[in-house]
Amino acid sequence: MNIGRAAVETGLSVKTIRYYEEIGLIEAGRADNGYRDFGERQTTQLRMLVQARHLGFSLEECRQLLDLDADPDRASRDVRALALRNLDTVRSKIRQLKALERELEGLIDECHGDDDPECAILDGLSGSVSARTTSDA
Amino acid sequence: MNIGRAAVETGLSVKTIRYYEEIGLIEAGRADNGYRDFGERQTTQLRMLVQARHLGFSLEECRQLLDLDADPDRASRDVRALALRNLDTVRSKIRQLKALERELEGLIDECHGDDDPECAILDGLSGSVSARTTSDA
DNA sequence: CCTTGACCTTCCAGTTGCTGGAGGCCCTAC
DNA sequence: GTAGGGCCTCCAGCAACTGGAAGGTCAAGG
Repeated sequence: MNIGRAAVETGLSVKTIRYYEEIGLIEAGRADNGYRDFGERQTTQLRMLVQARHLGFSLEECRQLLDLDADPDRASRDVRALALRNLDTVRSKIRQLKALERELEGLIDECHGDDDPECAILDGLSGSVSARTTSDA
Repeated sequence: MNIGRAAVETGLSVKTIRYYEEIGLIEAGRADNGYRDFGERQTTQLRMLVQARHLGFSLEECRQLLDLDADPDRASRDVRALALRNLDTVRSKIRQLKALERELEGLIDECHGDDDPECAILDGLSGSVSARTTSDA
């Protein structure tokens, strides 16, 4: 099947698939006319990529996942370790974002949000007030 | 003060400060020798940038914040709105990441993580959904 | 048979927010 | 005067694509 069909089947864009091939994540055959040709195996790999990306794996991690998938002698331990590392990353991102959320909420709470130019958010950002309260608390 | 000093004062890198100037976020004067010159106002702006970036504002949003800060006729309402939009973004990122976290946890739970090549994570990624081959329906 | 339009190809540029390096000027100190 | 820093500009690159230009290919319709 050609790239357009593969795109529809997998939900990826044509551009993305070409990009994945370019960086060596997948390999596509070529038809006589130069068109890329995707078989069963390639579409499965593309679908795995979609899922793994959706789960937050980087392309580098995806590469490792595909390698493991292709290796009949793999240990599921290795796959699990990869997923755990990713989970760790996700969790630490969540923690960071929650900290941001709290800081933002704090500033927003203090701002009157009216016609007046006086603004606790700007004050906080310029370090006049909140730089202290956030750092030494 | 020259750029190196400004970097130390604000905690930004020299490169970053030059970049901020390049994209027009801040304006620096120039000394006779061509060196950038940063005054009180610039350092305050740089500090605001540090804080705002830390709080997850994009550079484009930072630009708006600086504009508002520079405008004596601003309404704090506008600053608040900007911050609220950012808070929304942060919250939706958190929601997304939590969904990822749950999905990942689910897959990881099902994977034995041993010497065996059979792996629920890979199965899950390839979409075969054979997670229930050994467990519940 | 030719044209039209969809599809495919490659290559280049841009996105965000920087970061690193090359090559070169400037300044201070010994 | 020369060694070392710091400063300057410009170019390249990171992730992970996305868009567009210029052109080849293919199937259908007139």
